[in-house]
Amino acid sequence: MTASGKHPGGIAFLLAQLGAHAANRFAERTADLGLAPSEVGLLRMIATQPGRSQRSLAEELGVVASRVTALVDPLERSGLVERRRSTNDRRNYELHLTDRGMQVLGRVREVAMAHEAELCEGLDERQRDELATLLRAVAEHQGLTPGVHPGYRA
Amino acid sequence: MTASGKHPGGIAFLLAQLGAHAANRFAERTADLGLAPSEVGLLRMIATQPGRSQRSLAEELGVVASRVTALVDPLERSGLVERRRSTNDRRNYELHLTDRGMQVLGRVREVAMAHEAELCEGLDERQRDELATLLRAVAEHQGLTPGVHPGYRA
DNA sequence: TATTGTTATACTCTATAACTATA
DNA sequence: TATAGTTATAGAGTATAACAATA
Repeated sequence: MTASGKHPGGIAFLLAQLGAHAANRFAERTADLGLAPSEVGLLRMIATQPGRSQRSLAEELGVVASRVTALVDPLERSGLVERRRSTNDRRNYELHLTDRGMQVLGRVREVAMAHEAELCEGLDERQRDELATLLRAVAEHQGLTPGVHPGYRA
Repeated sequence: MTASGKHPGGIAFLLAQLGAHAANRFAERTADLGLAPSEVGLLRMIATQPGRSQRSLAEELGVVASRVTALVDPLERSGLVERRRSTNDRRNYELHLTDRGMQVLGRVREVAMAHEAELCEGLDERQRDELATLLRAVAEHQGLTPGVHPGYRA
């Protein structure tokens, strides 16, 4: 995407600007691990709820089933995720992280902490608490689900 | 894009989440005016500095020249922007908003104000000042140029 | 020879639709 | 007949490269 609009100087613009910056920097960091941001998200979702089906991921992501196929394929090829046919209902898969997948996710967590630290560098402890509190208040008022990044969809 | 990673609960995640939300809501609003966010950005840049060349836009946006061609084409077709051959150097165009382009930009400004108001609904006056101050501090420390949205590039 | 802009082409991301296997 | 997942195909968005006009 190119320059978005939004009123410069206002809170809406600052949020969009900083949000894009944060997303870009995080993507750069995970690229060093060979992962796109969407792949990191998928690894996290599978780790949180091992055995979940592709269909359930599609629903949570608000994405079509074929998209999940395309998302899981490279993760399986690179040996981070395993597809196991469900024995109860052999139509669907149970998705699991491999040992290597869990290792990589550990490194993602380190990267995320470094990312957080970098982004907050300019603020002291008190200001960070203040900022987090205000951001959480806005997110809640806007009806955003904690921990769920909406992505950028029209 | 689908779910990005980032540590849930942290400031980096909240910024990415709220930034995506702000960008999505703004895009919805400008879509009612028939404009994509990138087109709004272009209109703003041309209004700020009438007569500027496509090349200069490409540089400021960090985008190749052919992309600007594709961006300006529909705005010219819909009669919001005018390409005038420069008389000094007939290789380049001077871009201007038409009267209708300026009208539409006026409506964009109304939309931006409504957007700002909606996003800040959950905060009182003091909290808004506080939040804006903190966000500006982070933006400055991160080396972001005021008023320039980086977009989402790898 | 260098620069502004356009056109042709290709690559990525994503959705829709048709399909297979299972229920 | 309905559901989980895959494959084939098409459309958007963006970049690269070759090109035309002008300097």
